[in-house]
Order: sequence, then C-alpha cells, then structure tokens
Amino acid sequence: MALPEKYKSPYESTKVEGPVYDKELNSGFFTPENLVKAFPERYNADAWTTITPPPNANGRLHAGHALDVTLKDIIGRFKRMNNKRVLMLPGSDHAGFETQVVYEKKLEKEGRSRFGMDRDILYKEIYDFTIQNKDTVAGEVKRIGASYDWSRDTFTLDEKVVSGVQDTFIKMYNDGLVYRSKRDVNWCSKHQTSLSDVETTNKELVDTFYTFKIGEFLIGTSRPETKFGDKYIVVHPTDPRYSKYSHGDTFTAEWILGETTFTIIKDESIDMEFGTGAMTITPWHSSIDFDIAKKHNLEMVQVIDENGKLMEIAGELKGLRAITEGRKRTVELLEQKGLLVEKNEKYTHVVPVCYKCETPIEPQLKDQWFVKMAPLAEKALEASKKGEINFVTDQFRKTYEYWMSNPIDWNISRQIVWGIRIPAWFKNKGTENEEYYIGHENPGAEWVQDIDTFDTWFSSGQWPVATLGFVGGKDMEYYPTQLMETGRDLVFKWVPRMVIFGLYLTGEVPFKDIYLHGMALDEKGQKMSKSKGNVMSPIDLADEFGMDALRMSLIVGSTPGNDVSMSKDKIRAYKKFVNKLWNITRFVLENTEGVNLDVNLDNDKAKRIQEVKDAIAKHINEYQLHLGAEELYHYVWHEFADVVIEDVKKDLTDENKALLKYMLKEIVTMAHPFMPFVTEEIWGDIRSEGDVELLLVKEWK
RNA sequence: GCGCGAUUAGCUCAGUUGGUAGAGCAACUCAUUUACACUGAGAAGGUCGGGGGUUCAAGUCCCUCAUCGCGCACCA
Repeated sequence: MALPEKYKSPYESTKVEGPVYDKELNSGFFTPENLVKAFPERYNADAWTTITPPPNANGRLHAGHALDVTLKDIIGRFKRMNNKRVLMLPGSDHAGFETQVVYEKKLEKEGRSRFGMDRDILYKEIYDFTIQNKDTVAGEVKRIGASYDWSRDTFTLDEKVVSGVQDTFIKMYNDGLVYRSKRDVNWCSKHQTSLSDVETTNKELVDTFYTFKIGEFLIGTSRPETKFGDKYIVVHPTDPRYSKYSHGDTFTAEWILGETTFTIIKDESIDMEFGTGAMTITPWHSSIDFDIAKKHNLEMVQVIDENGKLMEIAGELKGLRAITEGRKRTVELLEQKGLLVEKNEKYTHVVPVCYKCETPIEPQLKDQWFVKMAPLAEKALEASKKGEINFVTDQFRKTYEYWMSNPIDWNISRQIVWGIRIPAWFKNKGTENEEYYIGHENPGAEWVQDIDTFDTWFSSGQWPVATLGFVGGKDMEYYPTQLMETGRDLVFKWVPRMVIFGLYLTGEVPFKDIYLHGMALDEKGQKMSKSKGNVMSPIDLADEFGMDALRMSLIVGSTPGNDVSMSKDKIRAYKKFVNKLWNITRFVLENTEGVNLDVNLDNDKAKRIQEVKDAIAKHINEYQLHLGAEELYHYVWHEFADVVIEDVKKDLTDENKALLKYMLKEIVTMAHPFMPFVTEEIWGDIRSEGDVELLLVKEWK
C-alpha cells in the first residue's frame, strides 16, 4: 500500500475528528452489551461504570467541562481496552433554578417577565429552550471524544426520572424523613423563591453598626429596619448585669413608633461578650432569632414582605425598600427620638446573598417541605469513616465529613415553575383547616397540587440511581458504580446527596471512588468569567489546535484536585506532539511497506516499550493521569522518535522494520485513551489483518 | 474564626514509600531540508517562601511563621 496522501502534510484535526467519532459511535461499542456480543471472551466479566455529571442544559460547554469529560474518558477508554464492560452514562440536568435564572435574563432582554406569566406557558417556553440547548451541549460533549453510551442518555425531566424522584419523596415522607414546616428560609426577593443553604453565598460588606437605647438596654444592630416588631429583649441567664430581671419581666420604653412593652427573655444562646450582651429579636427575619422565639413560644411578626419592602407595621415607612431607604428612615426616626447612641460606620460583616444575583437574602417564615438530614447524614458519614468511599483526592474527605457531621435540614421547596412538581396536594390551602395529602394522584376535586417544585439537587442527588432505572430497574446491575468524577466545587453540593440517596434507596454507596478535579483557570490562574473576558471555549480551542492537543494540555501538569491553568502555549505544545506522532507514522508507513515478519520481542526496545505501557497503566489505575500522560509524551518524543527511529534508520533491516511497526502499534495503543482521535485515525492505516478494526476495543495487555 | 490548597528555573506547573532537582513555554548557541521547521543537537537558568526539628540523608516527614487562593461559619 502506498503512503496515504494525508500523511504528506501535517495532521489536520478538523478533518479527522468528526469521522473518527462517528466511526466509534456507530460501532456500538460505547454500549457495554455490544462489547459482550462482539467479544464474549473478553467482556463477559466485570463491568466498569461511571455516571457522568449532567451538564446544565442551559448553555454552551466551558473549559471546566472539557477537563471533566477528558478525565473520565481517558479512564473509561483505558478500562474498556482492559476488558472491562465499560458503561459511561451521560445525561443532562434541567438545573431548575439555574436555568430559570438564565431564562429570566432572556425574558428581561425581551422586555418580558416571568411574574404574571401563565405557569404552563412559561414551563413550555423554558422546556423548549432547554431541549434545544441540551442537544447543543451533547454535541459538544461528543466533540471532546466522550465514549459515552448515548443510547442511555438521560434527562432529569424524563418521565421515568420524574416519577422515580417523586416516589422517593413519597417514600421519605412515609418514613418520616420529609416534613412540612413553617420555618425561616433563605428568601431571594429578586427571584421570589426560597433557596437552600448551598444556593447562597457570602458577601463581605462594610455597613454601619448602630447602637440604640431601649429603656436602660443598649441594643446593637446592623439592621434597624427590621426592628419595628421587636418586643423582646434577650439576655444570657447568668449575665450579672441583668440579674435583677427575671425571665418574663416586662417594662415599657420609647421605641420607633412610640411607647412599647418589652419582655425580658433569658436564653443561653446569647454571647455575653458581644456588645452589651443584650439583643432584641426579629424571629420572622432571622433563623437564629426564630430558634429562640420558637423555644420560648414568642410572637413572630413579619416586617418585610416578599419583595423586600417594609410592611404595614412600619407605619409611614410602609412600602419602602427595607435595606436601603427603609433603613435610612428608620435610623432618622430613632435619632429624632434621641434613641441613637452610636454609629460605627466601618462595621465589616458578611451577609448571605443569592449566589446568582447577589441580592441579600431576606429570611422569611414560610411553609415548605424539608428533608430531615440528621439520620441520613449519619449514615453518609459512617460510610466514609468505614472506608466505603475512597476519596482519590483525599483532601476533600474532611470537607465531606465536616458537612455530614453538621447537617442542617434541607428545604426542598422552590417557588419556581421550572422543575419537578412536588407530589403534594392541599385542601383549604392557607386556611386554618388546611390539609395535605402526599401521592401521585389528585385525591379529589377540592384538592390542588402544591405549586412549588423540587430543589434541583433533590433530583440530581438521585442521579446514579435514577439513570440506572431506580431500584428494580433494568440497569441496576451496574450499581454500585466504580467512579464518580466531578468538580471539587460539588464536594458538598452534590456528592453527599448522592451518597445519602444511594444509601437510603439501595443500602449501598453509589460509587467506590470519588475523584474531584479542580477548576480550569486562565493562564494567569484566574477564574474564567464572561465579565473578565477570559473564557476559553473548548470547542473553539479544539478548532484551532485539535481536541487531542486540548485533552493532553488539560491532563499534563494537572494533579488531582488542584486547579489547572490553561494557556494557548500549552495547547500548542501538544498540537506539536500530535503532529510528531503523525510524522512518526509517516516514517513507519514509508519504510515498512510490505513487511510482514513476526516480531522478535526479546530485545531491549520491545521490552522497554512494554515497560512504558505498564507504567502508564499503573498511573491510570492510580488516577495519576498526569504522570501517565507525561510518561507517554517523553517516551514517544524523546525515546522513540529521537533515539529509536534515529537508530533504526541507519539499519533498516526487515527485522527492524517489523519491530518499528510493532512499536508504533503499541504506541497508539497506549496513547489512545489520552488522544483518541489521532490514534484511531492512525490505527486505521497501520492495523494488520486479524487486528480489531477499532483501537477503541483493542486489547491493552 | 475553622478547614483545604498553594509557595520549586523568567512564566505555567510536575516531582507517588525521604537518596545530591524535572517538563512545557520563553530566552540563548549551533545544525539547514531531515520521517517531521508543528524539526534536530547543545548550553544556560533554581541556596525548592522564611525559621526550627527528626534523619546518615529532607523539595519530600513534623512544628512554626509569612504571603496568596478557595471553601465554610459567624454574632445581634
């Protein structure tokens, strides 16, 4: 066979990648059952499964996804070549709140708003938007080379997932692990929904800290505007300064709106060291205050409405935006009355804000569904302590265990349309005779379904079970899976929830190994963000340098759990490497035409390449992909190209030619997990009769 | 405040049971059409953040300090 024309010019990734992926995909070997069918002797034993974290179906892929997919795909391809019945299961997440926020921005641009829109119409619009993006995202994941089983592609809003997730809710309710309660929740006044603790973030603010006088008490606060309803003074039971008061004593004093009766409450949660050791409480708008109020059975009054505005109770200040104008006017009122004692304008504190819009969280008392976390977290903690979970990146075990040791009941109700409906039905909702019923079906004409949807993590937490068909499902033979590889930012958002649901539904931890990768940063080590303009699209980079080069650049020099800096220089370096391999192939093809000798493997060169392959295998098995990739790079370039070829060149005997060809086959074999496209392409030109058609399923050995 | 990570060549980073420092990029000197210029050969470049300890031996283990980054919790 003459040298194929394509080798006479440098490697052109754009011509190769699409067809190679199609060839692999169409072979059906991304589906494990087909491996068994084609090679029963190799694939009838162990399965190796990873459930891939579903990218949000609301935009394009970013560099972090490329790292995510590459890591998994390298391991998966390696395991497949090592005769594991590999199942890498892809999917997409409707990403409830996230997507709704994205869609709201789109609506805003169009001069529309979700408020007042018909629920079904809004849902349908977001659904169409998501489905469209979902396909774009899947297409981009494929470009990275993901050898995922797309026949099992799952969407969190697939009917079977939805009903399974609802089943779990019903089961948990029946087991006493879900309850309805009126409690302080994190309320975002912009997005008009409650949020879980992981959906808020902290923002440092420099505010003014005020000290006011109530009778003889000095009360410090950074939130005067919440003080309209305050009528309790809380002190520590053993505080000598207030020993003359007993719990329950009352007194009257001048306050914002006039003479007010205050009651003394003694509670141990007070820090005597802070300020004057006395505070007033606002139970409706502070969960700490709420806890105190609940304990002592105190009145709770709403001061700020769902839009963040002062309510009737604020008198003439009604309707003002609480934290801005409301605060200013409240202070003025108190100052006029001579009750303002001190202003510290440089008070630095941290306030929780909505992680999407940074609107300060205004706690509100709301009736919501909660998951009782303590019993679930206890088991998830135990699983880690007992070593049932192997953290490849062990530094995250502590974070995980800390989280599981300090569980907070989880609010799973969201006041948004985009999500899975909660299977709860109400009669006489909002009245004193309110009743609810938990179940899939509407129990009667006078009942209406809860309009809230589940927190997205309630469904994605069940992902490993959901994708495999839930308990009794046809794919549950793949459960528990081998690997969960995801971003380190999900160490407490997602990972513990999967463990919790996995244990709850099946009694088994859903995965054996957890590998948490770092974030993909720009070349200066900064986070990529649209506002900084330093976002690198993996697709654009692949168009410029080739996906194999991008994959290599993401792996080399990137250690598990640590962030990786991306730079075009680095990717360019591996583009050269890919081309080097291309030229090696050209040389071998040009010089080994018609040679068909058995190779004598009893020589240093053949032994050495086996040694390298074993080393790479060891590194991959230990999840040290960066070491494997580096080993590969150095062997191919600085040993095989620089030494072996130069050496053999001088003495091109038939034996040497056969050896060269053998070695190149070994090289593409061990390079394939890292660089699937170029290696698969080369394989098509160097494989002999009797070799498998696709490198994808070549035995590693 | 608590936790985690980082600090190694100009830049970005490797360095897996402790055994006299490595890569890519950049810069330098040669080679000049070679399978490959998306090249080859060579040289240069670091008291491994500071201090202390363990050890025959420390980039590596322990303690401590400093700086940077990330996460969590917070106090009315």
